Amino acid sequence: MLEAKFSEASLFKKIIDAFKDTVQLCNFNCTKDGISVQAVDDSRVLLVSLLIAKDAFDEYRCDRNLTLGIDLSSLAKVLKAGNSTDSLTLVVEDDADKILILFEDKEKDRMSEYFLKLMDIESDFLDIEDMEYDSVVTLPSADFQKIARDLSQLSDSLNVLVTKDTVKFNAEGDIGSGSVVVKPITDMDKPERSVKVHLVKAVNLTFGLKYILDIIKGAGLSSATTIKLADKTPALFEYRLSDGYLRFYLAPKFEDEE
Amino acid sequence: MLEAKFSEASLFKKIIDAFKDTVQLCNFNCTKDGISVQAVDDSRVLLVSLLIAKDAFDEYRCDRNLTLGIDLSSLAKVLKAGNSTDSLTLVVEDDADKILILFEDKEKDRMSEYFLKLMDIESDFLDIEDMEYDSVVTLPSADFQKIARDLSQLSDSLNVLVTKDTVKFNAEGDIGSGSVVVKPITDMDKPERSVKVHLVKAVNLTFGLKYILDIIKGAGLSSATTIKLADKTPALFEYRLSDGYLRFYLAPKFEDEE
DNA sequence: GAAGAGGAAG
DNA sequence: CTTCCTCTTC
Repeated sequence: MLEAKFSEASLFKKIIDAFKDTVQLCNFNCTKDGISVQAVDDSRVLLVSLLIAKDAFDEYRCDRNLTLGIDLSSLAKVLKAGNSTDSLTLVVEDDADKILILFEDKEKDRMSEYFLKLMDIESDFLDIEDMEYDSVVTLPSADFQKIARDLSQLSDSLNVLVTKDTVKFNAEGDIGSGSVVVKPITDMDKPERSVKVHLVKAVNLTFGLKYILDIIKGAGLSSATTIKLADKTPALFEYRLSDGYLRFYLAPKFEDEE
Repeated sequence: MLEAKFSEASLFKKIIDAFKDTVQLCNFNCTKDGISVQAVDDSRVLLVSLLIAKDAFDEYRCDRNLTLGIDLSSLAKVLKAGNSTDSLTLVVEDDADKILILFEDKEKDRMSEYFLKLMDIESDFLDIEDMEYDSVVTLPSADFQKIARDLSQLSDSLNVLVTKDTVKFNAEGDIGSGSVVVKPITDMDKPERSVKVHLVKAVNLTFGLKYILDIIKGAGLSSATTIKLADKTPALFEYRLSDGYLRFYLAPKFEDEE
């Protein structure tokens, strides 16, 4: 059986909210090491990869590997029911066709139980290989979120140009164009405000802002967003969790469709 | 060329937000003395007159007169992108068909550039003559804003009655009626809370609250609103800037349409 | 702490 | 498109 307890329901809620608009059905793979998800959006352009390692849980037990097919919109509805400070426990009995989601408040004087039906969901095996990227940018999640939202007012494509010590986000549209230049800074007092640019080779890529707007929904998960880029390769957008991550892989637009 | 720098982007943002719901397209007239706008709303009932004198800018240079046709909703989108403490510089090269809006943050480690297309906008010459008014009321902008909002719940007309030492705002509607009486006070400690009534002749005028609700969007520009009234004459609502003003001229309703 | 603006959801 | 909720600002 699986028994996985979050000390705060809000963490799991934020994680699910961060990608429930990207995929609606997906398999949660539970092993002794933790819970992971790999899924692609309908257009097969955006890939989500989630890992919640077992140390992220208050208590974690998984006797044997389980694949839990879950409808994320149903799950999100259930998670809305929990108070953010409640603890949340996921329980799946062996061979069960349902998952128990249990909220308990800290004083233990209130508790709520929800059962969700599990589904058989087909999913191709997604081969995500670790690779070397040409440049890696880390910036405050709130900043990246604002940049993407601002530029989405002008265009449906976002161009990202990383050169030595500079990241330039650019959008060209009918009413005009806009670009935001971000330079590395190290803020000792507020490390979460720091911007880092690690560059092996300059890159110049364009992405659909439609997908970027989905990706930035994860901004609440981590103070920093890391973007790893390489030419003609899906970019990796990562939110680090205390023990795990939420990653989005987004294929760039090709030049002739920009 | 034009080069006009605001030390704080928030000032220009507030100015544009204050009248972008009144007119959508308008010409910005740039001369060596500053930037001005005159425009009327679609119904030709409400007239806006803006002056930003050159001293309002941190730096100002305008070699020759320019008329910049701008879509205010596009401009507002761009201005949303700037952080309020960023500096904002407007740049238009001679014979350019676009305006550059440049935001720089105080630490100079972030900068964003937006280009907006300029448009050819027809506009009649608006002859606004200085005139003598029967009464002039000055009151805190936040107060006038609240009075108008509150009374707009009851009616779509606002009656303003100015008599010796009293201003009465009144609204009559189906669900009931309301009136707010304001008397002059001089608050030495907080001069911005003072109310002044200068009266040559009593006036009793009625305005469409629809327009008043647009006018009070300028409340953030100045702590005080000045209202100048005369019988059967467009009223003048003025927000003074440190070097300039935003004025609205609103024709009163005639008795048979009240 | 309250109110307005902006984003998200139905 | 409208309403609800959240976040930020005063």
